[in-house]
Amino acid sequence: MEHIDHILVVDDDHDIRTGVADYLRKNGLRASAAVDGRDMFAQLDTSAFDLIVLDIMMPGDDGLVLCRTLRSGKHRAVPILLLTARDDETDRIVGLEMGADDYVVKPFSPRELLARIKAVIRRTRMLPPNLRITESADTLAFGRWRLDTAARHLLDESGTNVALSGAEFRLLRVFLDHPQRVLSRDQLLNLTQGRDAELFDRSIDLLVSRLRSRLDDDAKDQSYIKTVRSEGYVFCMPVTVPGSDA
Amino acid sequence: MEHIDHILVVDDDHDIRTGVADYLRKNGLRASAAVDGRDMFAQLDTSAFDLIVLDIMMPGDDGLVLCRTLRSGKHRAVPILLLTARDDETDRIVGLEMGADDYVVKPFSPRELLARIKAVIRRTRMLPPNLRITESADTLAFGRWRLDTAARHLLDESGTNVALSGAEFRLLRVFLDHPQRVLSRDQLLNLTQGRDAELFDRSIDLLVSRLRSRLDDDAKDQSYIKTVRSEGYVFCMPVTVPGSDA
DNA sequence: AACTTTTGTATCGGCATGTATCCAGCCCCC
DNA sequence: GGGGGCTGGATACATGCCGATACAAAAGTT
Repeated sequence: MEHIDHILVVDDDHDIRTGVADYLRKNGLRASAAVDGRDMFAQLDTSAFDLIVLDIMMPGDDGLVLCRTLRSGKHRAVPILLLTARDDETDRIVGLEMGADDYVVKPFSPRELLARIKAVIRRTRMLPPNLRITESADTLAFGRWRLDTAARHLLDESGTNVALSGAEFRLLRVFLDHPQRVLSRDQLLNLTQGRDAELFDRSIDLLVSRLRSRLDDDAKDQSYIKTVRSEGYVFCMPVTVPGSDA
Repeated sequence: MEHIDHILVVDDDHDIRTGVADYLRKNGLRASAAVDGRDMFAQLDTSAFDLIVLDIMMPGDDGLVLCRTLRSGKHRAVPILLLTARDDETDRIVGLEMGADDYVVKPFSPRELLARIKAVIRRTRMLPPNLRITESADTLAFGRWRLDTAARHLLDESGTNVALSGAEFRLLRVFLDHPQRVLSRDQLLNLTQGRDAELFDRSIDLLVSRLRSRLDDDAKDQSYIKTVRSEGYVFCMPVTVPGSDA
């Protein structure tokens, strides 16, 4: 039995919502529709989706807020494609910072939307499965540690609990979500605190140092977090999801 | 020493090619130009690019063919922005299917092109690693060493860890990506730091010397990195990818 | 309000990186 | 074969980035 990709279209506008869903169905995909964030989360609880098409301009929680909520919750692996109203650069940039994977500018042609949906899905499938972050990853394993993202603490191999402060936890999760990648201080600040760096801002350095000491990661060794001079930091240890096959 | 994005403009039309490249340079980017696919691949071998602007309508291999070739070869990770001739939807869709990241319709305004270039670069940087396409293998073996590109360190045959500084790691990876080839100091600077050499710039010499000492590669012996007088350096040891058969 | 915990700022020292300098080896030409 | 000039190796040193510690400010707890 072949897997057919299942798309969730989230838009308050009835015509767009059903029009897009119909078009996707006519082109061999499964499609569902949701009118708002509440509806979306309800459906996410009962079905698995391969991609979410999310309109930015919506009453109530707009697409950007939903995007961030998705990315910080248990569905943070779902690819997200944003529909941006105008060709507004700030919206697109903010959207990408919130973790969207691509965007399409309204008005769009259905064919282009479909092509971009397929492109994003194709990219997600291109990597070996053990690198993929799966849907319900509530714990992430790396080295001799496991991070329990629900309880917000670290466990070592014997199950001993190491408490993390809020900032430490957020930083660690950012690293685990972007392993093997140099992250600049700007990006780290943005992703952990949602603010921009000021001149001579070295709070991230300190936070990294504190996280390192929690992980018993000596500066000499740096087997978890490596410093890349004048660029930022890399989390350089493979991250696995205990549930999925490795 | 900040990284400046380097764009390669591929177009057979001289005016567009140089015009676009000039405009990009005036706006703070580095830009190079190539007339066709052959030229493009030649430059990809010797310089690092952050994005390729690719015209679809070209004699010989057109942009779509080149796009697919790029995506299946060793430069599969480079972001690609297509220039489509008319407002031809088919071309655009096919382009996205071939793995392009975005497109601009001719005639275009330089400002829009620049904005899209920046957006695509920003997006690919922002993309979580499970959606990113990786450049090269995880570990590369040569002589009695293995380079772990994820952890950014060297391992000898007994598994002992040798730490590398950021610059040393980048240089070694460049050598391993271009073995058995003389690389000029210019190319090495380009590929490791993304910058051009200044007069009397000898930082590469020093870096090579430091890397040699890490590899226990005596200047007398030079079994790994050979000096080619007045031309550059060659990495002269076979490199294998442990995963694939040698 | 006093205390604890977390988070940011200031400061100092160490190290990575690049520049300057000196010197050795190679090449060329006579 | 022996200068002279050029190229590259080695050392020394300057600079700026980062780690660590100490301390101050802010936030949460009792």
